[in-house]
Amino acid sequence: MANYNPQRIEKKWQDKWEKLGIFQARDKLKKAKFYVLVEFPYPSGEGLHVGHCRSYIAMDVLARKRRMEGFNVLFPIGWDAFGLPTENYAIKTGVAPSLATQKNTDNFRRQAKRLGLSFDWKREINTTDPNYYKWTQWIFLQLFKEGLAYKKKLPVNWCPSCKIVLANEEVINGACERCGAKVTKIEKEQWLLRITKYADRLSDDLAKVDYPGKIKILQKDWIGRSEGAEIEFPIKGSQEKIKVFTTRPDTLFGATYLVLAPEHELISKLSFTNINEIKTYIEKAKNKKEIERIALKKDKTGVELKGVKAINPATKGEIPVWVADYVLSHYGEGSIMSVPAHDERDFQFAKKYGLIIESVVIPSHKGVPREFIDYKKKETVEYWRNRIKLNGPVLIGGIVFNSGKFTGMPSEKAKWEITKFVGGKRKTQYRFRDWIFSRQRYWGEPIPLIFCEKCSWVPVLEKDLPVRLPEIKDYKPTEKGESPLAKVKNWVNVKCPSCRGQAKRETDVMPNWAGSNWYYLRYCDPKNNRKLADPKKIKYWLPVDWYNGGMEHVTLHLLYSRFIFKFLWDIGAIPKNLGSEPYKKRTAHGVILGGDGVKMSKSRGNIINPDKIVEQHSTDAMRLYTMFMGPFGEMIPWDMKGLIGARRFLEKVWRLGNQASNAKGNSLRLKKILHKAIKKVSEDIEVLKFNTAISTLMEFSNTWQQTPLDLSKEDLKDFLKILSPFAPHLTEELWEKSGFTGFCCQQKWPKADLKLIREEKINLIIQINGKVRDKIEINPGISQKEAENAVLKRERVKKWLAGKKIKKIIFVPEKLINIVV
RNA sequence: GCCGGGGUGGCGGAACUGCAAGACGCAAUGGACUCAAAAUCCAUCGAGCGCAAGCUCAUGAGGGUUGGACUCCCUCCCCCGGCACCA
Repeated sequence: MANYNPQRIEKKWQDKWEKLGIFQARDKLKKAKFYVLVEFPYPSGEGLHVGHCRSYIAMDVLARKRRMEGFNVLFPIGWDAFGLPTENYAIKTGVAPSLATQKNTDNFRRQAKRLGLSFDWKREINTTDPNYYKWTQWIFLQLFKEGLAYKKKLPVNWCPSCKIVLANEEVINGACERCGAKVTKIEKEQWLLRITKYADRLSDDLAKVDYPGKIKILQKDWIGRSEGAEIEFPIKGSQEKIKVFTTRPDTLFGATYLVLAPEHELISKLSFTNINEIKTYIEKAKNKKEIERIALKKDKTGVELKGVKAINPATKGEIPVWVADYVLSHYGEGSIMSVPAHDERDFQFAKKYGLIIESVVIPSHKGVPREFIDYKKKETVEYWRNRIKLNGPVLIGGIVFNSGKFTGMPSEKAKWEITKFVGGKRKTQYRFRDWIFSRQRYWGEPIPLIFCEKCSWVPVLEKDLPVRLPEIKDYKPTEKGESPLAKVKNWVNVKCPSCRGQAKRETDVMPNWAGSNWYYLRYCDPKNNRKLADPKKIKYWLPVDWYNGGMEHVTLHLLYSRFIFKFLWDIGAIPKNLGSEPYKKRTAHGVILGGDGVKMSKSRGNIINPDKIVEQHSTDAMRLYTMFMGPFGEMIPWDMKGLIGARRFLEKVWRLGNQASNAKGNSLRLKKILHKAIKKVSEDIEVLKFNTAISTLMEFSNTWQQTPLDLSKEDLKDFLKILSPFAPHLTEELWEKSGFTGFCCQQKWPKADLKLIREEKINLIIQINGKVRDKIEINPGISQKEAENAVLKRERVKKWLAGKKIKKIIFVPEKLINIVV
C-alpha cells in the first residue's frame, strides 16, 4: 500500500476537475437549480485569509452535496477589487491600482484553487473590469433618472489623514475606520441615494426571507422605524412655526419648552436678544467631535433663545425655546418638544437649567397599586408629581391626567386624539439616512454624469458607457479634498451630451458598495454586453438560494444590495414574477481568531496563512479542520494542534480504504452504523453543523477500524460519498483505487436506510426516583408492560426497591423507565 | 443605557421537542511494537470517597417548577457582539 501522499493526489484531482469542467454551471433552464453564494473577497495584498476559507469551504461542502443530490448548482466567485488599500498602496509605491489588483487576484485565485473549492471559474467576475463596471454605472444612471440619486451639500465626516470623506459607517468611535485618525466635519457636495424611500419595504419584506432572527433584528434596528406625530408650535409674534416629531403626543400637555438643534435653519430667522451667546454656542457645537458628544451624554448643554416664546398648541401656554446639541439636526425635524416629566434626557436638561417639570401621565402597568392609578384623587396626582420631581421621569404610558378633556384617557388612545386636537399628523420616522454615494478618490467607478452650466447634471449616454477610469500617475486627492481625477484635464473636460456645449465630468467615484450591490446578478450571465444579465437567466438562477458571509456585512452590504435589487425590480430590469428579494436564505459564519484567542492582525503577527497549512498538512486536512474546529456561527480560535486530529483521521481513512479493496466480510453492524452516519451527516450539513457531521464520520471510522475487512464494497462507496464534500481529494483517489467508475463527487448522494437504523438494539435507562441505577438492552418498540416485567426482575433493581412501595412508574418509550417509590 | 448571543473537563467543543452530562478531537499518563525514535495500536483520563461492586457531588451563582433540568421560569454575576443623546 502506497503511503498517503496528499500533495500528489490533490494536484492530480484539481487538474482533472478543471480539465473536464465538472463544476461549471450550465444554463439548463429546465433542470432544478441551486444557487450557492459566498461574499466575494476584496483581493488584498495579504492573500486569502482563513476567515474567507471558513465561509468558502462551508459553502463548497454544501455545493458539492447539492450536486450529488442532482441539482444544477451555481457556485461562483469573483473579486470586489475597488477600494482604499489598493489606492493607498498606489500612493505609497506608485504601482498602478490596476496592476496591483491583477497581481492580488492572481494570488487569490491560485489559493482558492488549491483549496479544492468547486467554484465555476468560467463565471469569474471583477468589479474593476470595465465590462463589469459599465453596468454598475448603468445602475447609477437608472437611479439618477428615477430621482433616487441627488446631490446635496452636507456636513460630512472628513478624515484629515486619508483626505477623504467617510460614510457614517466608516467612522468608528469618532475615528477613521482605516487609519484611526480623528474625524472632523466639513461641508461638501455629495451624491446621495434615496434608500430611505425603500425603508418600509426593506423592513417589512424581511418577513419573506429566511435569515436568522438576529440578522433581521439588526436590519430592523438599523432602519429604525418609529411611529409618532408631527406637531407644530406657533411662535409668538411671528409667522414662523416650529415643527417637532414625537412618539409621545400623549404627553403634549407636559411639553414645557422646545429645543432646536444647533444647525436648525429657523435660528437665523428668529430675533432674540442674546445673539452673541447663541453664535458662540453653535460654533462650539459644530467643532465638537463625535467622541466628545458621546462622552458628554450625561452633561447636556444648551442656551435659551431669549425673547422667543412658542405656544404649546394644547395648553395654549407660552413656553421657552432653547438650542442644544443633544438634539440631532438630521433626525425628525431637528427640533423637539421637551417633556421632562416623561423623558430621561429632557429631565436631565430641565433639572440642570431649572425648567418646569409638568407631569401628565400616571403609569398603569402591573406593579403599580390601584390607588396610585386613580387620576381623580388629588393625593395620587400629587404623589406622582412629587415622585417624578424627586426620582426622575416616568417613561412608560398609562393614564393621562392634567390634560384638559383628555384627562383619564389611556396613553395609547390619547396619543392620536391629542394629535388630532392640535392639528398634527401621524408620521413614521426612520433612523437611517440616505446613503452617501460619492468618494473623492481614484480607485472606484467614475460616476457617469456630466455637469453643464446650461443643462445642469446630464447623464452620460448609454452608448458611451463605461466611463473608463483614466490611467494616472499621481493618486493623491487634491488638497481641497477633490478626487485626483480632477487633475486629469483632458478627461474632465467634455462636451455636454445634451447641448454639445463645454461641460465637465463628475470627478467623484462610487464607494466600495457599488460593485457589490449587484454582483450576484452578474454571475448569471457574466459576459453579457447588452444587458447586466439576460432576464431569462436571472429568472432561472435567482433568487440566490443560500448566501453566506460575515456578520460584519449583514447591515450595510445586505441592506444596500436588497435596496438595489428592489429598485431594479421596480424599473423592470428584473423579471417581475421573481419576487423582490434577492436572497432566499442568509447565514453568517463566526470569526476565526488567532491561536492566542485574539483577532488576527498583522501587527499581532498571529495571522494564519492557508498556503502554509496546505503545504505542511494537506488541503483535505485544512478543509476538515476548518469545518471541525467548532460551531460554524461562532467565534473560534485557530488551533494548530487541532489540525493534527484532522490529518490523523485522513491517514486512517487512507489505510482502511486501501485494505477495504480486499474486503471479505459484509458486516450488518457496520452497515447499520454507516447508515446512521449517512443520516446524521446529511442532516447536519443542512444546518451547518459541520463539526458534529465530522465527528460522526470519525466515530464510524473508529468502529470500522476494529474489523477493517468487514466493510462491503457498496458500503465503502457510501462512506466515501458522504466524506467527499469535506475531503474531496482523498475520497476521489480512494474511489479510483477501489476500482469504482466515474468521479466520487459526481455520484448520487446516498439515502439513509431508516429501517436498518431502527433495527439497532436500544439501551433502556432504569431510574429509581430519578437516579440512574441500571440499564437494559431492549428491542425497539417494546411496550410498557414488557419493559416493566423485564426491569422488575433485575437483581439491581430489586435491591433498590427492597422494603419500599412503588408509587408510580414513568415510561418513556425506547428511552427510560423511572420507578418512583 | 438599549438590543442580541453566551458561561459545560487541562483545552476546542457534544447533548434531539427536559430523560445515562462530557460524543468527537487535542493534550496528558501507562502499556504494546522497536536496538531506539517516529508512526501506529491498546488502556486510563471532571472531582471526592472506596480494595472493589459502587456511592456522592458537579454544566457561572442562588432560588423555583418536575418523577427527572445544561435544557423551562425568577433573581443576580461575568464575557462577547451590535447600536448608542434617534425625541
